[in-house]
Amino acid sequence: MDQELDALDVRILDLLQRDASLPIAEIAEQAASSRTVVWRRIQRLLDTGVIRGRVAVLDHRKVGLGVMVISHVKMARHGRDVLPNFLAAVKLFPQVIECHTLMGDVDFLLKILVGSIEEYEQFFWQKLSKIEGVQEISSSISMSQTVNTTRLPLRVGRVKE
Amino acid sequence: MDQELDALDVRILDLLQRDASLPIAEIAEQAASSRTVVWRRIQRLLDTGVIRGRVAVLDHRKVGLGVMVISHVKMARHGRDVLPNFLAAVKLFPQVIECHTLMGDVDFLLKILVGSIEEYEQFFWQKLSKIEGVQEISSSISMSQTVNTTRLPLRVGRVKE
DNA sequence: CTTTCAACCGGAACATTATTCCACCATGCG
DNA sequence: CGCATGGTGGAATAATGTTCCGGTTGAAAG
Repeated sequence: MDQELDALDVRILDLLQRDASLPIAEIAEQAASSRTVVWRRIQRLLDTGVIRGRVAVLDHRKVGLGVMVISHVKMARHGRDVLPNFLAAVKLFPQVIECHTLMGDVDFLLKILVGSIEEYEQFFWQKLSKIEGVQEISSSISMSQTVNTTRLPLRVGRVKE
Repeated sequence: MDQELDALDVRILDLLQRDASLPIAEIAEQAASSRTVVWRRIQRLLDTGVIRGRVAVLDHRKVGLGVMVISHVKMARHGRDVLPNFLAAVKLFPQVIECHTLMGDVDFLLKILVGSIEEYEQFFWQKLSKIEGVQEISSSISMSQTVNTTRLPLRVGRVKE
């Protein structure tokens, strides 16, 4: 399903990344195209997986999850399945919003969301640090998240895999 | 606008966080309520800012942004406006998807999305490292993002600020 | 240069969904 | 009790999404 994104695709994606509830008619207008064409493009972008979904983005403070923690995890000497094991364990914790496998001296970077420091402490001792193979965890509180967007910087002519 | 989220709110938010294109009728059914009530709840959640928006989430690989870099930035001894200055500069780079101000020995953590290593190198030398006051940047490539969700772990009874 | 074909386009018809309206019911209070 | 208040959900209406179809374009073949 190799396919380039043309200018119209990019225009549509740009708008949908900002507000997925925009009526197709309005997107069509702003992108200088017609309802039908825009509708078909969106379908194609959904089918090919370029658009992974349309979701509601919440304010984490307003739902009582005011504390964001960034944790760097270093594993003990890598036994064969210590790493996959860690990933599987982490996947089961809903507090973990993101988990990156990094190159370098840290193995994993986690983004964690909890209601309070106490709650994090609990999570840290009872869950995170108990995963097998974890050697060292260094946690930092994110004091402010100045930039936080789901909006990707698009350009025309890039390939969809 | 202090207000607790009740069980119905949480149920609705849970569904909308997964798929914001769900028809209200279906949400109502799954949440054991009526169209009208669910509609009003959603409106309220939008008005109070609990729901920040509905957006399309894209697959960054399929739009040609296959390389994700996590950068830790340390600033030189903090002059009065070096930090705000950095934040303002970073906001202007669309490649920077997230920027956290951390406590501890690193000042900022950035999540950056580019098309290739070369592109990052360019970005690094020509943009990031040129911001005033930057002392040290350590960049790691995110080899895989095992967990990546916009879905917050909700519980009943938390307060909206 | 003409013909053919396939793919795309966009207006209009139709289907689905969101939004508003309203009559009804429960509850608290004089 | 009788009356306000706020919430409920069915039904009417408005808005939006989806399909249909005839027309147009552009490329390849004759």
